[in-house]
Amino acid sequence: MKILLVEDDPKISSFVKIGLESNDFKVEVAYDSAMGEKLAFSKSYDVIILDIVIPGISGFDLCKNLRNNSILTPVIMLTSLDTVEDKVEGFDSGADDYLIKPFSFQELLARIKALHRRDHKEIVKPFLKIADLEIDSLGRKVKRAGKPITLTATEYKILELLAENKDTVFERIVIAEKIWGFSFNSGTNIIDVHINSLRKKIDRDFDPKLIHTRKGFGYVISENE
Amino acid sequence: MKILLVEDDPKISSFVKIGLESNDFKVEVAYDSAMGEKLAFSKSYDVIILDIVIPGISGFDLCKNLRNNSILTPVIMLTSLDTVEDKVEGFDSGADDYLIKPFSFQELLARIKALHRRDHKEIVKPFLKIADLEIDSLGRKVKRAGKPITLTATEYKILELLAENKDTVFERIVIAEKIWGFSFNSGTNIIDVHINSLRKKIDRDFDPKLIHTRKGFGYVISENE
DNA sequence: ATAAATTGTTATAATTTTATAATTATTTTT
DNA sequence: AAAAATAATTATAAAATTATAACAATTTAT
Repeated sequence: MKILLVEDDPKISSFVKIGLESNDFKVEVAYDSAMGEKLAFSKSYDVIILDIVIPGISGFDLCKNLRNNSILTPVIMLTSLDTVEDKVEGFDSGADDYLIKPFSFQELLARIKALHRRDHKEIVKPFLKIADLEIDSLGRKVKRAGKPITLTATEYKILELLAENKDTVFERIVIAEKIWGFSFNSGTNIIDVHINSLRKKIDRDFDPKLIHTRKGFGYVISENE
Repeated sequence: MKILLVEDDPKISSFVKIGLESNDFKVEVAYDSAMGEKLAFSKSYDVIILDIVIPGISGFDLCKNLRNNSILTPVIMLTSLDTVEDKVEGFDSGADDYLIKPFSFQELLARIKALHRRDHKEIVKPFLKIADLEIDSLGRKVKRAGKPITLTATEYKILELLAENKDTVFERIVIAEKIWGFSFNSGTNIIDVHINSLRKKIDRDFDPKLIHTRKGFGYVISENE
């Protein structure tokens, strides 16, 4: 298990590093936020341990940056900031756990393991549900309001793509790439046509409408608006 | 979000229940381990909050039973047992978090949310926020003061460009390059016109004004001045 | 081999968005 | 204070985007 420790106090960092290594973890230490960010972006870790008060931007901001860039590695904040406000800010910035100095090494170890355990639990998501639309992605079956709906292969693929990423707008070119694998703007309106037939099947006779056009951008699936 | 709270002390359970419910959670309370187990096995919850010392088998054992029966719902232990050994035992029995009484409700709430977030592998959505203006760049949606605002594609693109670089002045020619891809000064006032319609939508009915003209230079988005 | 279903193309009408140009307002310079 | 420069606003014509239908081509099933 690989750990990134971002901590400027050498006493603490060596204490943690030695302790973790004797438990068969690999540990890399960054002494400021710049280095921590660089490592977190360039390598992959199982858990990141993050001090908040470090040279450079704060651990809060570093964590936010990671999350905004889709780096979802579990983060434990390890800090002497002990107010409830600090804790809440830590979680709000995307941390998964928050441990106050001084801390027991055994507790840190237990929390790292717990986080890692949950992170590696395969989440089986065989069913997608959006409002009363149900997609069984194993059986490739679709229901709306309990009624089975028959989709063609292309219709299904488009629906699944949009449904797996509900509330995310997909440009036509992106849909084309994902479904047909072409990455050029070919001037066809085939996506519009398939969306049209999808709508006839899953939206026309039901409410709320789920497929929405974002003029100038593309299409989204969303239960809102 | 549905919570199961296993707690025999009525003061604590009602305090937590009321608090969570006022945050739009659904809460069910079990007063002993038998009832807690029955509920956990028969229904599906997003998070389980578990006292350790309860009538019947201990919270440790209850948690182990759940895990052994493939019930992987995130569990927070909430207890007055505060030794490191207890904490380690809690994590070893399969808990995801461990909070000691007395606790701050805000911290409990933050920890529940963090657990749930990780359980659903949900990213903190990349939201741009400037004062009370929110930009959902995946959903291509914009709100100001909580109210949804409909923008055209061009308006949106300009807004996103400025918002991603708030406090940075953009010359018209730069905006034109980024949005339309032309790099010559074409004597058009099209940017002024789009800025004008943007302002009508996101600034006219709100304060503070966010789009500012830097005469002779261009436009900025900033919450100040 | 034939029929049926699916997929892709083209055409078109309705709608929305955009660019231009003209006018008014504001700021800066002389 | 007047003139010049810059920016804001509005109206309108042009362009684009989109929904839908009709049809041809292709694939799949019978």
